[in-house]
Amino acid sequence: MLSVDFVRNNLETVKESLKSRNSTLSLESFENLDKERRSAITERDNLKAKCNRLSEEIGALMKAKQKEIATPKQQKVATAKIRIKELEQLIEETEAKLSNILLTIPNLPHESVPLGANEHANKEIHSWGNPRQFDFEIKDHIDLGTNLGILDQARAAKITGARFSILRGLGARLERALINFMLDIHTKEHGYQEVLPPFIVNSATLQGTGQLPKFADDLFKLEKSDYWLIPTAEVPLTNIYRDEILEGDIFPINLTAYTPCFRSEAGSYGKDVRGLIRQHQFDKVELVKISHPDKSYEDLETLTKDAEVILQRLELPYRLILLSTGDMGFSASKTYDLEVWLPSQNTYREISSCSNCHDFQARRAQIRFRRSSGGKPEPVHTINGSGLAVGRTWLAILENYQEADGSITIPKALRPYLDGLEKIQL
RNA sequence: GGAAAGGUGGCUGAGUGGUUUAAAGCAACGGUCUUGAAAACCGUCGUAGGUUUACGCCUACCGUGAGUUCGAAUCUCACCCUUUCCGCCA
Repeated sequence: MLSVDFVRNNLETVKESLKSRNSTLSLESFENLDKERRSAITERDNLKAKCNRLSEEIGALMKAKQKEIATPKQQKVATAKIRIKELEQLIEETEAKLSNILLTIPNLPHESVPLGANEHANKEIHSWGNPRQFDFEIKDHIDLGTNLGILDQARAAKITGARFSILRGLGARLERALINFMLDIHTKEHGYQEVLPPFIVNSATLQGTGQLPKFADDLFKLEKSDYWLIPTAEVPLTNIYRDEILEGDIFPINLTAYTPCFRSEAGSYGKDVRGLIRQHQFDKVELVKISHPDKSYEDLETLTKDAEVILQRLELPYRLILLSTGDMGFSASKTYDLEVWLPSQNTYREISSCSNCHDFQARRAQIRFRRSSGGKPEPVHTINGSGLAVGRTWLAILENYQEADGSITIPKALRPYLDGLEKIQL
């Protein structure tokens, strides 16, 4: 969320930003609402001050047993209170409208972000590894997994529905190995604290990270409660410090968590319907940094490298993309995507998205710190990234490491997590 | 799910309708003193909004939301959370 002050004083900048992000939101009403709200507050506060003084006088008169002098003053208060009630209603209405506008304005892009309408304006920063040349007819991960008996989509559709899957035997084991592998590297080598957060959160939490109020359709909500399934561990991790003022020299705070993620994928019908690319439930190891504002763009670089290390250790070819203004998520000021090579699609596909949200989430979630002791609290910066999407890593391994006989070679780095297993085969 | 107790500033903790402008202590910060430090003493010491060129002034906030009253931390109602006990349960 941008601050009211900022929008008021930088209306043109914000309008430009909205345009660059393909937002149709209009700020026409903002100025008037803002003025209306402030004049109503001033009038109300003055009336309240008057009432407070009168009440004090009435109290003194009552004590002195001079009730007859107090009565007209009581009436004055009563009159003022009618107007106060009107004003409060007006304030409530204008504030609701204003906050609705503020909550739906996307974050301002950082100056290093390329301007562009869509993904075609994205910029490749570098690539790593070379896609393997196959001398046989390759299969995609669905055929590979199904044939090996480690992936069962038909039965998952039966027990739940479309976009769910069952991993069995070494398939399930591989998923678990990947989770442990990623968490071990991030905790032991990159200095993140491992966290196991709730997989269900309330709506204040989702508003803090920006999923609500705008993107309720992308989420699963539990009936008869204010509870929602998390779409990513970014949500509980970033909100750990919601409504807190952090003290001391503690930045950056590095957190990592494995969680399942639940997304309704509304509006993506017909996209990636086959396979594990787009599921309603998937596993992810998430990285979050709570950063000092002066260091957050450096921290984004570090976090992105931390995610890249996983792909490098697994020897999966990938490229690093800097997203353009038109392709970035709502809360981000700058985003790198990591895209892994998928032989069956003959292209790179997103496997991690690393964003600096600047003070956007911190302001919504009221996560603050003091630059100096006694100083005024100001918002921290928050950074998050996948390290990595486990399901997509799983399928990338199947496709990149497949052999002519349909077996899968296990990447060397992962073998210690599978009791030294070298191959998944029939 | 049932019963009971509780929720007050960074922390501890007083406060049952009217100088409470939320006491006091701790912690923190500034100063005096000191060669330096500690102690002692003095001062500062919450958040948000509004207003002002500025010093400042005003308003709100004692778990959340409504209500009673001229006036609410204090009284009423609903809800949330914490702790303990009971029930159920992995």
